[in-house]
Amino acid sequence: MVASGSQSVRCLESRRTENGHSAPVSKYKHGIVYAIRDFPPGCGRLAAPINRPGEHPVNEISGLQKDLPRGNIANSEKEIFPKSGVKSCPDQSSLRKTLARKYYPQGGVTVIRDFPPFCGGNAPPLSKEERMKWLTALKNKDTNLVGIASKENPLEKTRCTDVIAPEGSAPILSAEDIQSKMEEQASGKTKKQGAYEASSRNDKDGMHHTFENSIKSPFGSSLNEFDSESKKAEDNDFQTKLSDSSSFENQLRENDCESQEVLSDRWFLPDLMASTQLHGKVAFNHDLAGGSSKRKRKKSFTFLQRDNTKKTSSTKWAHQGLNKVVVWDKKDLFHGDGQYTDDSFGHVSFPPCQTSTGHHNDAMASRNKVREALRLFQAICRMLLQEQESKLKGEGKTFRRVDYLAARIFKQKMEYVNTGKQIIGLVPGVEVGDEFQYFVELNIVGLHRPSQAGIDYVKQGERTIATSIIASGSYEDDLDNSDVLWYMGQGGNVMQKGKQPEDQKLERGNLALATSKVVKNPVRVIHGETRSSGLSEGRCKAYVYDGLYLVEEFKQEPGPHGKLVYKFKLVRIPGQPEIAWKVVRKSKVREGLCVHDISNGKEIIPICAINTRDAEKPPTFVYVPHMIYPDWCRRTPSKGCNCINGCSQSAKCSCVMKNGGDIPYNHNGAIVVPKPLVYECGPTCKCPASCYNRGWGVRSLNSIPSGSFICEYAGEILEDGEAEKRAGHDEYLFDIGNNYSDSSLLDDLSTLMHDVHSSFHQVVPDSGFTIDAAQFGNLGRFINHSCSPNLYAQNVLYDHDDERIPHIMLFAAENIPPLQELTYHYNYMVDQVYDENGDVKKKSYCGSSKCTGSWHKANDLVVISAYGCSARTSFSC
DNA sequence: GCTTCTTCAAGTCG
DNA sequence: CCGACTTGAAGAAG
Repeated sequence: MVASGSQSVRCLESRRTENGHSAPVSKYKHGIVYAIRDFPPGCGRLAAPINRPGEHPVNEISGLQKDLPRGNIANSEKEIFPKSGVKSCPDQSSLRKTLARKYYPQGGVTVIRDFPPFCGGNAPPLSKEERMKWLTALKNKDTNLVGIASKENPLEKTRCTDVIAPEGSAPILSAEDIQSKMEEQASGKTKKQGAYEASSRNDKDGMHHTFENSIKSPFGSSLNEFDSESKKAEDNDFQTKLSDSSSFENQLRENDCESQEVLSDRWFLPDLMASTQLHGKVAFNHDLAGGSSKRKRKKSFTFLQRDNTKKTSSTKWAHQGLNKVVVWDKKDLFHGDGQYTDDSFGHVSFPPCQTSTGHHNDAMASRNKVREALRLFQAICRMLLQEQESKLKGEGKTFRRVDYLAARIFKQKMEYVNTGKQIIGLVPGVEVGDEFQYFVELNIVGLHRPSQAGIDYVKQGERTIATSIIASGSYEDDLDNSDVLWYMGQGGNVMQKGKQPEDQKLERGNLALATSKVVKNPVRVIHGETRSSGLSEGRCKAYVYDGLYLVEEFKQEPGPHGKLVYKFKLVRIPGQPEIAWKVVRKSKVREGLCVHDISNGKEIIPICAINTRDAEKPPTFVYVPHMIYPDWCRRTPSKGCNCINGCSQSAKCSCVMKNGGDIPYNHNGAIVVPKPLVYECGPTCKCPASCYNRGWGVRSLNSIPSGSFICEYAGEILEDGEAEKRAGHDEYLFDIGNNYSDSSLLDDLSTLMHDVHSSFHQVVPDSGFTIDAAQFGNLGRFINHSCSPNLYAQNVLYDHDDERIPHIMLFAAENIPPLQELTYHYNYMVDQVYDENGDVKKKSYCGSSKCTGSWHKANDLVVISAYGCSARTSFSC
């Protein structure tokens, strides 16, 4: 998914671009901002053209662009950046295609106020009636189950009830068959042994069997009666009889009622009502009213109470964006007598709301643990990738799996999250919509253990139930419906093309899923999504956690190769937040469009503004995609490198040496680790535009991978003295200097990686300069603060060498799902923030457990979707 | 406890 | 871009 690679390079060459930049994100005075970027195929961080000084100013581009049909964006770029002697970029066409295909009808960047419909805070909470209606509808499909559960004594049932096939239905599995299957799991006997006996009885006794029979007849007693041929035949017969859920489920349930020790471990169930906040990372503190900072902080804001929101305990949680974790054990799910009642059924989805701070803190701690683990893992991956890019590729060696390598390092020296026995249901710290770059990340956070297999399961008492599945479309899963998933079972050599396909068997994951249908335990669903990045290099796949589902039914039918496959119908438990890419996919029309392009054509692709809340438009400011330097500012001219054939990690490149011997970016354009200052190649360098040490923006409609460049924080450069004067009136000041970075991440990296750089902990002295984006700014001015940010500010030099006034570039600190608010740490402490009277602003918290008490403003929501903005533009000062 | 098998990975290469 | 091929790891099964 990370855009880059050779095609990107060619694309870059053809455009003669220097430093591309993506998605500026702007800041509204009264809002939180969202920015989403796209990765045009083949362009990655190279997505947008750059104008060299003296070449094509951005405004020219924009002006030209403005008059062109949206679909001709790529063409326009070609015209703008003719390059003799360079073959035309093969990705121009793909870029055009992608733009046409993936972008919204408006064809550009969008600013949205409030959550998209049915998303995040707008996810419709279900009333109790609605919930019960849904559950009842689900339950009514299992009439046998309901009868057993609510009307009859399960113990009695297991002893005296014969299984009678419904009239006209396929032969159903005998009680012995099911019991055998279950006991096989528990006893370790071979599957076939159990099956043989069960089949044998089934054949002899027809459709009527008693559970008592199976108990009285232990396994293996009659095995010798069968020769291998009959065993084989009967095994097939057994499989056939397990081919649908109507038989399997009823039988399994009936026979299992004698002991409800199904789930001896804890189930983690989400407070689904509380999960309406999309991703719920930043809690909104209702106590925080608006107000402006006097110095060192941007933007005042006004809290607008959500309409019609009654502050029940659960909705309060929802507003705080917290996925409360409720721990249930079996006694909560089953009544004392083991009966599986309507009540307990309801509890699965709606545990009582508890708003104790203990739970809150636990949840936040878990969340931070997961995020920290993933960030660290991803940073290790990027460092390993950088290592391989510099060493192995040059020698023609093949790449090793950085994910495995990183996981090994990670596992040896750190602990995985949520280790121990498999968790059923909600995994602490993992939220719906979370994205993962590598399969092993699912293992690291305890979401899904297998390294390749799509179904994860755990033994619970005498049987095995499914805990999670990966639906990545490798099999013919039906992913169209957002709430219903038909998932194909495993096995049958469907994936192994070299082998002869055969019928799938009801074993392993398939059996676990079938059992989960009866047990009705929540099953986590993770979507493996292949992104059409059009790249020859770089990953274009991501895994998205979609939440909890219930297995509703399953069937066996011919698969694509003609052999029988199992198909499981999973239904999403309602009340969970919708994952963003589904919202994006569903959105056809953007309601509330109020500004077509807040950049006024100064970005390659327009940034439109949407406000679904009220009539307010974005505040007036002059959009500038680049920095504005005052007249007195004479920046040190950049001393470019002389790497005609491209820069490498060698002492020959002056730019690389300034970075401590490393190119700070991977070939896919992701920044490897935060640095005090990044020195990029710039206009005065002799290296080609394909040099990896040039900063180019990446964009994604779907998600932003960790390490991606987001945008520059552009504005006017001020001396601190001038900034002081403006403070109080100005909420868009950014102090240049030592930016906030996650020191714990760097500490952990130092511990884990051998060749850590001492520069990790270098401190950039206070430069004495400030960027003011109040009057002149770009999209970066819209990004809000969080104490648990998903972006970080990185000092970058590329067009001059004056270390006092580096560019402030924002990078993704973690995988960011679509529509998730982008935030970074403003790095202003509480005692630096003043109210209008000049008093130190009251200490407040953003809801993050890491909150340092800096001023947080967040309530009124604005979303900016920047589907491609300007590249990093050089400037003429 | 060891080996083998299975598995909706992830990379290169043609 | 697709599919074949290779390398690969974890857990279940044997």
